Amino acid sequence: MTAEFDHPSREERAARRSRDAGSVWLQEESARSRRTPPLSRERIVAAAVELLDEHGLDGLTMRRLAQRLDVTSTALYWHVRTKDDVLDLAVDRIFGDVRLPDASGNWRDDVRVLIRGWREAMLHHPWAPGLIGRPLLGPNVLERTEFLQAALVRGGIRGVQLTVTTHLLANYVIGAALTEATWRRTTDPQERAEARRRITGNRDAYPTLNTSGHLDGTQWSDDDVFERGLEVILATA
Amino acid sequence: MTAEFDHPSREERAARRSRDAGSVWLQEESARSRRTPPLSRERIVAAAVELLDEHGLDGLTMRRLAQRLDVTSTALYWHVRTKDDVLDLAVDRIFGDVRLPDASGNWRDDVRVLIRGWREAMLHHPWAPGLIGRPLLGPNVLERTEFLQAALVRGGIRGVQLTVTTHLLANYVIGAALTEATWRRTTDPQERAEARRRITGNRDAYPTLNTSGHLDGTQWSDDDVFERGLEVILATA
DNA sequence: GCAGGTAACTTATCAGCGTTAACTTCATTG
DNA sequence: CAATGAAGTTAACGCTGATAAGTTACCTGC
Repeated sequence: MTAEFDHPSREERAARRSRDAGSVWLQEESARSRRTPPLSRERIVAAAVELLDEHGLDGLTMRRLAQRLDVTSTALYWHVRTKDDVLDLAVDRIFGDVRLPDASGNWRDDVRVLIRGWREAMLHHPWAPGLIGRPLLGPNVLERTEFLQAALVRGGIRGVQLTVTTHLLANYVIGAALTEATWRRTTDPQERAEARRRITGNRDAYPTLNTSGHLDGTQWSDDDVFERGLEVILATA
Repeated sequence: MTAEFDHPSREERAARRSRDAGSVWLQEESARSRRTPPLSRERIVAAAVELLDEHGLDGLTMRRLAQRLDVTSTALYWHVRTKDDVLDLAVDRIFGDVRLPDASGNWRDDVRVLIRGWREAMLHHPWAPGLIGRPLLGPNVLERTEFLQAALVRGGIRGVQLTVTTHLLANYVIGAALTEATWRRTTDPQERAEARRRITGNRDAYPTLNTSGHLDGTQWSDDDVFERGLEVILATA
């Protein structure tokens, strides 16, 4: 996971086009390569995200990925060291979609916007939270973490309190997205029903769970609950 | 590591089969069942946890698991439907180690003890947090969730606030354990150094991260930071 | 204008994976 | 004592991630 050598993506294809097209044969041959753009880390990651969105975590295999890019699976290994690298890149990729607001006057609002975006990005790609059990060190993640801490500093938070609040916010949103995405991914109604029955069928063992309304999601939306939790953290900060 | 894979102990089984009988005490049948206890869900899960502790998530395969139990891999499928089932059972298993305190007079203390135990269980088995991206519905998990909510109710928390606080506490501890276990699992010093360099080598891009002391874990221990975060939640509850 | 080098692929192949199907063994029971 | 069914085994299937070696196509230096 060390040296991150970007294979120098060359503009040789553009050069090829501008090259004098004397021979028809050569033109036809290069036409094939022109039709499909050259493989690149970016294209691989983009295709990986697509595949993950469509078929979930298990749906991503190097062969399927290659097939989608009209290439052999082994070709991928020229641009990427392992499949794990693809996953790491895919995770960082989706965090790139989290918009960084311009620092407003209200630092709390900045934090809210960021954390919400963070959560939404994960829920929009439900496979992502499950992949957070690997180091998050991509540029997009780091940039957003920097933004978060900067906003807190703007709010006058320093020292231990800064570390604690960052920790609290980041871990809360990660945990929340993880549990929520897990539940959302469970689409099979029979499985969902069985899950409920596990609790409701045991009224004696779980009296509080059964009366708290923790179960039926009709009472308060996930969004509301998350938002209120966020406010709890921001209130004491 | 792979050395223990070699001999399926065929002689042993052949010996067991030979029934030259004679004395009742030496009767083969009972000797066999006595020597190797029969396979069971419990034994499988226990062995799975061992394997996971020793070799991590990738180290658990059905074949290795079977080998440890002195059995063919396909035999496992008599007791268990899929490997995923084994993982689910393993996760719930380790949560069984979380001690449920007797309800003290101080409900906050009860919550503290539970949440700490929760976190410790996951950190003691660093593969566990990564598996939380699957439904948590085992009896041990449910029992502890019930305990948590009951303690909150004892504290006079009701309605939305109850859902919000449960949500907050559970997701915080999950997220915290996940990120912490991830970092702990990264034992390779070179990889850790590289991770640091990603930030310190980019002082301009990450000014706050570089000055906040968020990096060098020498300032405040993970335990301290977690504990303070927990107090923030409990303070407003 | 071509010789050689090298970036970017393909072909061939590997060991290992989860899982199914069909056969065997063996204690229990009618 | 035959039959049954639980608890295994052997064999095999289609995948998987990954490596090594062979093959183009293009760029550069002469």
